[in-house]
Amino acid sequence: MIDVETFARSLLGRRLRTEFDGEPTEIVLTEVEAYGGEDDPASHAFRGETRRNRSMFGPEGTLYVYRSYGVHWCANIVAGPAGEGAAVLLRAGTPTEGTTAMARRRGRSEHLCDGPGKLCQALGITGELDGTNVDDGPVRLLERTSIDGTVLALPRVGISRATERRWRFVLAR
DNA sequence: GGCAAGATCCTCT
DNA sequence: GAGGATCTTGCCA
Repeated sequence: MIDVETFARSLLGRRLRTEFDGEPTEIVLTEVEAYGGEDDPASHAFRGETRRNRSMFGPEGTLYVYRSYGVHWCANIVAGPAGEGAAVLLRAGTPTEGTTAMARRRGRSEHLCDGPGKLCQALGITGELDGTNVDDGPVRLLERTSIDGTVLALPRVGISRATERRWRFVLAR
């Protein structure tokens, strides 16, 4: 296995594709955030497996979708192995296909996927997709495009514990 | 059974 | 720049 940090870095530059109602949408991941298992106080998996985060303990490639602040959806990809509880939060991406459908879902043409909640809304990801696999499910993680940028390691955002771990990775160019 | 907090986003001032 | 929306989870009584 590889550690969460390495897995998170490897996701940068890869394409994420969904297709609902015959409308394909695709983005290139530019920002992700790594979360460990029960040894990471900031992770949902910290207190062990519950009904809400059960997908987080699935095998590598499992999609973990949860509701944030009762309003938004946030998507993670499990870093594996099963039972570890380590996953990578998808924070932002660059739209490459289906921007029309994204703009309609978002209700605006700007800022389509520059945040976790927006990314999910633009791609049509909801809680119904929780537990599906990114290799053969409705949400596909495809091979990387050429990376022509620099990967920056920054402190994580929006959390109050273990903020010293620089596990947020941004693709800068 | 009740309450407080949360890996966010949008609108208004 | 600040505050509200809105609901699920986890902890405590």
